[in-house]
Amino acid sequence: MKNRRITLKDLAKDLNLSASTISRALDNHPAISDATKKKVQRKAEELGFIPNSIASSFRTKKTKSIGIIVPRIDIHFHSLVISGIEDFAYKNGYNVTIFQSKDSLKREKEIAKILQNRMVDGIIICLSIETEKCDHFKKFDKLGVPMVFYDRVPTDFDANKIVINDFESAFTATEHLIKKGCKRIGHIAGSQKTDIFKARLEGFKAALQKYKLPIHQDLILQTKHLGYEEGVICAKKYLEFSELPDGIFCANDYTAVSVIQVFRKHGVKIPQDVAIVGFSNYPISKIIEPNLTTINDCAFQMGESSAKLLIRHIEDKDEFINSESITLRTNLIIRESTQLSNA
Amino acid sequence: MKNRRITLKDLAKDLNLSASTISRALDNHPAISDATKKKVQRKAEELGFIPNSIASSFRTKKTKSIGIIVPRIDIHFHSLVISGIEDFAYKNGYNVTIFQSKDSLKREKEIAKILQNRMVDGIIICLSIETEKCDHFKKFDKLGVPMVFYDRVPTDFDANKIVINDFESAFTATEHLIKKGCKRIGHIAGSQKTDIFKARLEGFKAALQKYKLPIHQDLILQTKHLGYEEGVICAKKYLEFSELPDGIFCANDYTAVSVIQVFRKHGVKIPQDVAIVGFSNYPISKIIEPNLTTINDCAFQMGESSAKLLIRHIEDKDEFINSESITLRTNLIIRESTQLSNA
DNA sequence: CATTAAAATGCAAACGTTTGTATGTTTTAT
DNA sequence: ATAAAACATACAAACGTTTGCATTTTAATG
Repeated sequence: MKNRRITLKDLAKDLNLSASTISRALDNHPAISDATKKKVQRKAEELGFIPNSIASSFRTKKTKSIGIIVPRIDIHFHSLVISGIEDFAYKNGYNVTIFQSKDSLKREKEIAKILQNRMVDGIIICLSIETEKCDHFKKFDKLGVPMVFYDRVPTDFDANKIVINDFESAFTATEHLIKKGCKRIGHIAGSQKTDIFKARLEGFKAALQKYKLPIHQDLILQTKHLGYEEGVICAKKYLEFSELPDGIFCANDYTAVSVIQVFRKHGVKIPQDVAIVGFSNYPISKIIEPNLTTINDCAFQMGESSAKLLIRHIEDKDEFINSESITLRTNLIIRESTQLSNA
Repeated sequence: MKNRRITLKDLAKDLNLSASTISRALDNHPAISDATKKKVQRKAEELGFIPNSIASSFRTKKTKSIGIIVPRIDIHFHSLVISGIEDFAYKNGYNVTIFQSKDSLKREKEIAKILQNRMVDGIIICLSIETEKCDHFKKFDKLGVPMVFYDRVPTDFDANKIVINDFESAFTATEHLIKKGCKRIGHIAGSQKTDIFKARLEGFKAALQKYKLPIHQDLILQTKHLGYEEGVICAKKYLEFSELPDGIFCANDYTAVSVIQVFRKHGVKIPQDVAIVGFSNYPISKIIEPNLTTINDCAFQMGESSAKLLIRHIEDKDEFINSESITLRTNLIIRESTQLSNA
């Protein structure tokens, strides 16, 4: 059954040409006459020749393949980023191989080891939550395998990075609340061990300062993972205050959604009593009632940009560039949780 | 900077052994003495030798890599399946390369062409919505490259498949409504061109028949893509009836959620006035209020099973097995949309 | 001690492509 | 008509592993 695959040599023998000529003809090499190219292409088509990409990679030392290491694929943010990467890569003749670190440093190190086997031309990485030092990635610099980090990026060495401006985004989100008339504003913060959540807290504070509003330390609630359940706990804490905040900037959409739900159940009107802003524009933000005002963090674009930057570094190695850092523009999506709909 | 990579030959020269001995030593071949194996392993460690997987694949014609073709990565169901595939594959020494068909038959065909280049040892596929005939995949049978289809599977040829029993799941969901006392039950159906949605409709009808309840054709609403917006339209249609249904089985969670929201806005109480069951157990089903009773379609397990089946077919080709079809068990998750919480 | 069996290692070819260089052929210019 | 230039094709080596078979070394047996 399993019929043998057609190789260059088969074509060569069939056409009474050398393998090198076939190879060049299919590659549209200028030294080959148009007549031969036509002939070769027709024959290749006829015999259903598909070049052996492994042999080609072996010879050229290029795999046209990029590796991705993400904490988990089934987190919507990452699946969007991956989608963006795949899309850009596909259009540029690359394919993508995916690994999940499962937020485990151990597994991340294992994967880094595996990827040293020449399987990929470059790597896109979002660090695991456990990762603090990136020594296990330094090898790739030595091997000349470019890397691009996104979202959770290394701080202990100079790397290509794609990030959003968390500080500015948080500032914008908070400013929006202020402009809506909020004066007593709270924040649900993510782990302060993570740079991006630290920056969001800073941006929040900076906005309050700019508009000369007090920073109520007790209205800044700390969470570990910004999970839905943690949001519920935060919301209940707010309800215990003698005076509710009139606006809350949540460091992600999950906590924002849980606050909305808990508050509503207690008869708190949103946005009239309390306005809420989230972060990330998860699908649920469009569905929850009231719809959630949030920061669109452009995950798909982040994937595209990562792939674009990586491929550029793979294809033209500019010896003078050591690393690049790109900050993407975010935007505030204003919905009902901060503004009564006029519908 | 870019230091040359260590090869088997380097190790061989260093240790005064032949490359073949090194290769076998690292492979734990029985013909090699333990002393030599130790020596070789220590040296490999010392020089940081990483085998060139491309060279190895080239020689052995095995890439230890599996390809995945999904409509889109950023759909939660698929990202879960992929996660399951990656997890199982990783544990078994395989890596996964992902392609998105974007639900375009044209792109699916392109990808199928690309994958003929020996890049992968096997392929896992969820067909694009546009795909009716699968000729573009038949080549892989000839090439001896195993395939496993999941969810949307081919009907025009005999293939390895992992599916859930949509008929039975729909039956269970509907039966649940009946047992809760519903008598006038509606259904929001997906495209009847797609087998799985046809089966869900059939299962729905079968349950009604079994319990001798009338099938109200006008309560069976047809959608194209089971989208959130379509669900809103269906909900409004229901509201125009002189008599509401007292239970609705929705062919997915999106439409179920939109029905819940529209009904609630019109003062319809859920589950007291109308009980709702969805399908797929999307994340939102746990968050929407009231929480949605739904069928857990075990997407992660579906990924694991697909990978398991595929790898088995890759590694021991049983000439007698032509194709396997596996049906996974689903389960009904009962939540507030069909049952008042006793909290 | 000689012979044989068993164990350990080496040899060499092969996988299918790419690419620098050599060779052969045609065209152009003198 | 002849040399030079331009064009088209062929040759051969290389990439780093793996693997069947040959060879050498060691151990076992009579």
